[in-house]
Amino acid sequence: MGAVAWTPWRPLRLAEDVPAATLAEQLDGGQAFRWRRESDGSWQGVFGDTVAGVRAGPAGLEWRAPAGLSHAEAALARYLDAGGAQARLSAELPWRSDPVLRAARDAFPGLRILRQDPHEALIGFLCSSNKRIAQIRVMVAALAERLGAPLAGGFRALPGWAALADADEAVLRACSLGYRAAFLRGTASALRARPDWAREFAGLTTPELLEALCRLPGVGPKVAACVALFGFGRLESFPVDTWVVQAMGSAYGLHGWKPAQLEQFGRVHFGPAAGLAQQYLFSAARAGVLPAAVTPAATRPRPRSRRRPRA
DNA sequence: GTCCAGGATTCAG
DNA sequence: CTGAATCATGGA
Repeated sequence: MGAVAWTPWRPLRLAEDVPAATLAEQLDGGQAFRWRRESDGSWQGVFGDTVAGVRAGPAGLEWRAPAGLSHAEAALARYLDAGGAQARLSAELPWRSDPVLRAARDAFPGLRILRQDPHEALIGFLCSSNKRIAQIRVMVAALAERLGAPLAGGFRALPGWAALADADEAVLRACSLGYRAAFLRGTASALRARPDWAREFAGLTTPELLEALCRLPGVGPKVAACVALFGFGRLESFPVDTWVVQAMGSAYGLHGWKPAQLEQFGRVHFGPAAGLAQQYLFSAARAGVLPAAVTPAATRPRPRSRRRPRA
């Protein structure tokens, strides 16, 4: 894909400034898996059926697209929350009273939850279990390259459920999916007959959505929380992965807490934008800039109250 | 060689 | 219900 005719770089107006380090974390920090940094420091990637380039210029964020893609600017504006809805939610997080969240938020100012397509988020996080971000990118790129429909500039979209369900075993194996290939096929088989699945799921409450997602093969609590957060814009969803377990243990002193307990703690402590808080903590933990707990190991999970079955 | 990765599933107790 | 074993693959 060497000869792509790009539009000139143009300013991308967002509600708040996004430093280059935050842009990199946002595009390559484990939310989406289809962005690549070019040798000149700019980013190019695919989301939905949109191909675009983004960079942090001296005068702010800039974008470009393959010539002729007229919808790219609007798609980018939505993808990056140009309207600023998350800026207000971020301001309302309890960072004033929570030094850990404050440090994480200061480390990546302007970090936002990407507003991804549900299909893209589900494929990405079906590949994510027990894998590192760099390797998830390889898997998703291979799926697009081998099974996706061509887009502008030699890029490819992600394959639909039918293409995934019908894919040769050898093709999937060549994508380095490992045992996740069965997850992908199973979910593809379940959803290929429901072309409107994303809109149906979007009509559910968040608890219902998480439950519906967990019924899909290869989707457990953590993957469901990620798909709800990144694919369905449920900002209150609080995914708990190994990094968050580590961060909540070391920075909040919540040693020994199980993921489900940490998830509830996160939702209660951080509120309606808990998922955004989670992303700050996740990024800060990976960057190694989270402060340690003031009282290490002081807190133990209280025993879960036994829930009585109701008639 | 060992350990771990933005976990889920299956099975034993 | 909870906890442990198992699952492919690649990089450190």
